[in-house]
Amino acid sequence: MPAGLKETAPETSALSELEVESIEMFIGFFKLIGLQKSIGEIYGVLFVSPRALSMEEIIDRLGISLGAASQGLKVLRSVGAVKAVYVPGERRDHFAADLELSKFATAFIKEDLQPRLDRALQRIEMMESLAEEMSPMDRAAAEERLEKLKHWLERGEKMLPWILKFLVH
Amino acid sequence: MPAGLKETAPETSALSELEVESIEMFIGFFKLIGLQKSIGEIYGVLFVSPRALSMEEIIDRLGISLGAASQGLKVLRSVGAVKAVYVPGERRDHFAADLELSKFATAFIKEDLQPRLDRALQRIEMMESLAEEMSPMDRAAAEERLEKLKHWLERGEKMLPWILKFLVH
DNA sequence: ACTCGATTTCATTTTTTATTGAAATAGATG
DNA sequence: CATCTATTTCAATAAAAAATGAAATCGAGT
Repeated sequence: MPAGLKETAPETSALSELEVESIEMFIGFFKLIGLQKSIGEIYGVLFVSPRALSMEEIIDRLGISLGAASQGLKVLRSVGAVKAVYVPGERRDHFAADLELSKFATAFIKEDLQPRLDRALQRIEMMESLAEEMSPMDRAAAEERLEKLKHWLERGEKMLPWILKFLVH
Repeated sequence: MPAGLKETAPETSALSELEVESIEMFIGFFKLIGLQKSIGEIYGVLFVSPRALSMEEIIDRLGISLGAASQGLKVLRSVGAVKAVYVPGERRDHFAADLELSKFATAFIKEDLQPRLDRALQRIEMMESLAEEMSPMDRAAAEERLEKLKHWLERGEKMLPWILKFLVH
């Protein structure tokens, strides 16, 4: 190997600064809602790409594996963050970022947050009945806590539709 | 070992059903905001405990390590979810769940969400200047996307104080 | 209906994150 | 101020999560 040249992953073409910024930003956002780095990377390149990219191009740009690309795109399509676009004369699928960013915030709220609150409220009912077995004093204390938590969760539930409306505009 | 008795971790006293429900629920919530299982466990027992518990009691109940207990309590205190209470005649610290649940939602919003949005908005400025190097058509496309994202993030920023107010009551 | 490239799946491997526990530190008590 | 217990720290280890890539599947073109 010629001196002064650092070894790089063989098939990975260099990312532009713009791409790097975009990728870093989306890795962060996606992590926040529980999606992995590779998914953020994919959305990041697509977001700043002037045209739709094939899976092979995505793999090449990011240096990720076939499997990660396939699975990542599947998730991104399932939450409406990426769409497959038809490119005339091309056999492969091509993928483009959907700019309606609110879509996947919405998906997150509806598919993660909302059900979680519902389950928690059910669980509290269960806990309230379990608390009946306790000594009167302990029971009163437990019930106070459960009430507070319940109240707070109900507050959250009421807020969600409002947030959704706000996001969708 | 007598037949029919399953081996259990030696120092771990059995958790009540109530405790198990509470722990499971809080593990879920805390994972959501990026805190680990052991932290959810600790808050879970404290939440349904009629009295403050020493670190040793927590370790014993949950069967977690000294280190996890110490670190977990540190985090919980730092976000205001747990407070140390003085128990007369006891040398050890004792810990109780703070019932103002909104406190740590607030901490999460202020310390995680808000800074993240701020950083993203800065990053977009950077990206806008990087986009100036592109060909006119690509540049126009990139700017449209960046504008949309920016708009959406600003919307989020405006919403946060409102959510905070709503949570605090 | 066969071929061949594209895509998906999933068992294995790698990487990342969380937990452990021994050693260091702190701090109360006689 | 010496001793002892409680607590913290942090390097090592274990557990969990994500990425890899070979094999299976799909599906368009002939």
